Amino acid sequence: MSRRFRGESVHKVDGKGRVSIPAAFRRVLEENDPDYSSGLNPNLIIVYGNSKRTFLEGFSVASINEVDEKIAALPRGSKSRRILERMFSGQALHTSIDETGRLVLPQKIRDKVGIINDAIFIASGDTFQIWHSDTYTQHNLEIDSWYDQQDSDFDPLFLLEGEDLD
Amino acid sequence: MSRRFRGESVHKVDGKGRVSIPAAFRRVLEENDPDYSSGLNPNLIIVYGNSKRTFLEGFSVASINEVDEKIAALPRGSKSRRILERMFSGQALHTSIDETGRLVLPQKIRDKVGIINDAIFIASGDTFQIWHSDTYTQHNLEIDSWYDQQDSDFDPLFLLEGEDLD
DNA sequence: TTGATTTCCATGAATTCCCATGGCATCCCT
DNA sequence: AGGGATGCCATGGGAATTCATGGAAATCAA
Repeated sequence: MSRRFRGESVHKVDGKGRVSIPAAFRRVLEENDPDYSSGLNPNLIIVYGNSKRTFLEGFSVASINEVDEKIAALPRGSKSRRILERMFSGQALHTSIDETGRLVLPQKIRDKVGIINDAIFIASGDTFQIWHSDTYTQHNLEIDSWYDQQDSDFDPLFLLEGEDLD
Repeated sequence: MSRRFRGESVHKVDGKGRVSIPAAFRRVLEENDPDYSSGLNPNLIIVYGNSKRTFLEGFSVASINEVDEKIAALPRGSKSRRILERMFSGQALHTSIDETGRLVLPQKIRDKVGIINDAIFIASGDTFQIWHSDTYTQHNLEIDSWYDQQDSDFDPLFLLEGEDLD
């Protein structure tokens, strides 16, 4: 697996839906776009999914190809295949980053996840998520309160070793 | 050869966030970066974690890969996995050492752990920690007071044998 | 033609690059 | 053993470049 996304940061979204992508993420998108070459703009795929999703998920070309292949391996006409195809084909947007490092989120998509004046980008392995910052904070309350119950020197790496929580 | 960091030392942090990393640590990072070759700059990952963390944790590429793999093996959507992904993907930074042996700590990260004019690097197995020196001193006082509660002949190697402490 | 989208230009702030210096430790030559 | 010469190390400073963001002009679509 080539390089993963890392980090999180908040960026302004203007009236036209333009938003800068974290510079570090751009490097990853470039490395994982087979059509990319210096001077060009890397492609990426934004999956917005069904109405329940409260965030957008960004895929590099390489990553989405991997997903597409796995879907194609499922039995034609199976329910899981239909669901997945709908999500990754229909409810997704193939786009690219412009020369100033920005991405345009169409109104419809912004409305769907409640993005207004700013968006937070969070790395998550070989994809990244885009949230309205308030929604993201909200969503993390559970994890935050869980941390509050741990010793102050608790190291999450401990979770790698043992049994699951809850 | 050596996979583990050893020793501790203090280094100045300048206004741009530049800080030399102990030369001995550089050797370890080089040896554990599959992309490294003489003349290049080794990569490393700085994990800063949630708001409670008072120090940064530095990982070699090899070490972080190990962590990433273990995380990927956890059930998708499990609480452990979500906590770990947030920490090691979102609250982390992929960076590299420059040709003069320095690392750049962005303002946001310095603020988070209170690093101003200097930072102390402490080896810790196959990772190392970076603290604001005062915070570290403070933290050590607490550990010392824990030692004070043990018998004077308490041998830490005892910890290798048995159950965890509380 | 009118609102929406895409291009193009602009700018302050942050980050990276390039060059410089003094201090040690090591190597090596005579 | 003396005494450079060499080289890595920690640190600084300024120039050059990239980032994030804003706005106007040009183009599109219905």
